[in-house]
Amino acid sequence: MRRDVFQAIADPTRRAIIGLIALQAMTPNAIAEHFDTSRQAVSKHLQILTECQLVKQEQQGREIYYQLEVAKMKEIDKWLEQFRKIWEDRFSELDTVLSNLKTNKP
Amino acid sequence: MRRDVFQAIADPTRRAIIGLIALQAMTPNAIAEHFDTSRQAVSKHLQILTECQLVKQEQQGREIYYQLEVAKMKEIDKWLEQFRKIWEDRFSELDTVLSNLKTNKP
DNA sequence: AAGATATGCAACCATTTGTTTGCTAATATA
DNA sequence: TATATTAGCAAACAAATGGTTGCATATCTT
Repeated sequence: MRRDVFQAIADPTRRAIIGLIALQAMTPNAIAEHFDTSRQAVSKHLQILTECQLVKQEQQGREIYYQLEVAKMKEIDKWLEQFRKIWEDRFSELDTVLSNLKTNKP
Repeated sequence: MRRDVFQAIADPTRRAIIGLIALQAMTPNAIAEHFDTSRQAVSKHLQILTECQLVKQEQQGREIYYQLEVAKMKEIDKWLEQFRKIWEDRFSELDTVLSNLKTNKP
């Protein structure tokens, strides 16, 4: 079963969960209360996030606190890196050059 | 139908296509030759990429050249921004502080 | 004009996804 | 100890996804 970081952040609910627990660890119940989904649904999302190591658990009594493994988010950043080179600095100039060429053509 | 940038980059083939046409516009056929999928499959991916404006077309005779709309990739970068604040600089220190507190507790 | 090529579109199908429901295990509280 | 709470797990299911096949359209080449 395909399960990587990109697949993990594809779901909007999952992105919301990520944003939620980024700064503060939370239990599945607490997370579920922030959305209009069931605890089980959140639990499954957490399971997926765990599988691709975007989240780490910490048992505390009968409660399990989930916290974001922020470092893993770097993988996305790393992939984005190659395009950042394009859109930053030189690209905007190149783009205007190209569109100038285009508009001056007819 | 849910269709955003995050959903678009979830598929590995789609990410490969994005990487392929990032620097040079290509036709569906040319793209398909780089993978072991059919032209129609690639075409569907391009359709999805077009829907979320990650890709722009340019007809040239009977050929259609697809090029990456690099600017759109910034959306991902923008979302990542909030976490970058966490993982950069201060976080690593905060993390060690927290785990120190934890291990010294019992 | 006729055939080849490039592409899009629609229908169909197997697989995956997200969710709910029901159950069990473990921990806390009375 | 008995009951309530927290949470994982499995089964079931509708919806979405990725792919294939077949066909229509437009453009190029001869």
